[in-house]
Amino acid sequence: MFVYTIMNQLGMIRVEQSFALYAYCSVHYDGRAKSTLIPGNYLIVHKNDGTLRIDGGSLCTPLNYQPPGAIMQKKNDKLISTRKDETITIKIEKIYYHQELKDWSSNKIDITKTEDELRNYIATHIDKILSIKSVEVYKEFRTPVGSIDILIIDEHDIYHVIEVKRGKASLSACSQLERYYNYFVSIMKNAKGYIASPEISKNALKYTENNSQIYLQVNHSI
Amino acid sequence: MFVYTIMNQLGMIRVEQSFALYAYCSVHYDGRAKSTLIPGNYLIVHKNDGTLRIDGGSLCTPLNYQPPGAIMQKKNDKLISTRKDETITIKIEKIYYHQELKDWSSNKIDITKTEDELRNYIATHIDKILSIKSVEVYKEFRTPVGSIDILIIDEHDIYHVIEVKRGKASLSACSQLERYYNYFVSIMKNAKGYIASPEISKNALKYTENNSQIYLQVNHSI
DNA sequence: ATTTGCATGTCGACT
DNA sequence: AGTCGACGTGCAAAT
Repeated sequence: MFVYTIMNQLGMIRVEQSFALYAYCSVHYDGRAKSTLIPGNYLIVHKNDGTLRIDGGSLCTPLNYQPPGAIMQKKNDKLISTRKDETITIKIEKIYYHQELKDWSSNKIDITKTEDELRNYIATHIDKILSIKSVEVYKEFRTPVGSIDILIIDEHDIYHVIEVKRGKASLSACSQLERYYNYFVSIMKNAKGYIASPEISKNALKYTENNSQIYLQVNHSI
Repeated sequence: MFVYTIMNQLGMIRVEQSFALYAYCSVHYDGRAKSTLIPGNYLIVHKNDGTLRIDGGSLCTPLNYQPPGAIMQKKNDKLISTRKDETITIKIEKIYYHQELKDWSSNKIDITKTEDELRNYIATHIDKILSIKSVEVYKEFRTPVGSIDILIIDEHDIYHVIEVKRGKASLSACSQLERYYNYFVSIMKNAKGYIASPEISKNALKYTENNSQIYLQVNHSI
């Protein structure tokens, strides 16, 4: 049923093929955390890059998983997947079906309306959004405290720091901006901090008001 | 092949069953973002809570997905999943196999070594970690700027704010702590900020040093 | 190898 | 419904 490729001294058989397996089984995981999953009917999907997912009958997130690079081996009724210090052991009690997934495509999706696009739009049209005369415009400006989405230096040498969010901005966006802003203050620059997003949470908006940050409402569809 | 349950006026057939489908198909998504996936062999998994995943032959993350609550309908060779303003359309050109997943279990994993455990440990043993006399100890202390992992008020009315991370702490943890810390300063309290984690990034450690934050190295296995 | 931040993040908890 | 933060986050890009 499985395609076995290599067998080692301990009776462990390397499993490299991609497959989907629907089985009554239990799962143990140990690594960064440690978990157990009581016996039940689960869907096990293995990809030939090492990826492993064990899915239950609800939720989008797998119950257990292993990212690319994991090594899968089979020993008797157990599937064991190992990657660095992380191990998943699946004890299989009953197989309902097992299907090899041949010629599985590895294309990527082509996506738009990302934060990157919004950032580019803002950087390009900044003179329409802020009433300043920009002298220098940077995207992804790196500092020791992280990478600033958009940095603009104007004619008066004021550093305009813009943190862009593709969706609703929240308190963490304000903190992030604060960190960048404080960096310029610490190196004796005049600075102004902005959050630019289509929406902002109530608490975040209040935070901007209490901390001299400026909220810029912007849309993807401009 | 599919189990059809309801048919509406537009020739759309509701699909409620859980299934795994391996097919040559293309995918379009529109909603928060917008994406297309060129034709290829992909694994489509649908759960009866509405969850939909379209997986490629590599990576753990699905190429496209829909969380619980989505409604799936079939129209001719198309599967259409809708949830709020998000729609996925799968155009199926060739089915390699289709398998219904009956009696799929919805158990949850039992997990340990989470941040919650680490936080509880620290809160319980705080007198061994900080040389202070704690008068009040709070977990998940809510403020207008977010929820503080651990807050301790000592005999001198100093507010000790601890941000706990289960893994390696990074600059964002420092910003988060700064936000909580500043809140107490703004309401005229004496405060001290701590990051407690097993590890911390180099830049984050430097940040703590430059911003009067204190790093506490703690382990899960204590 | 380390660090940082995005993500259609997802998910759970709490207001 | 809105907000917040954890997550075994995964993942890519940059240093």
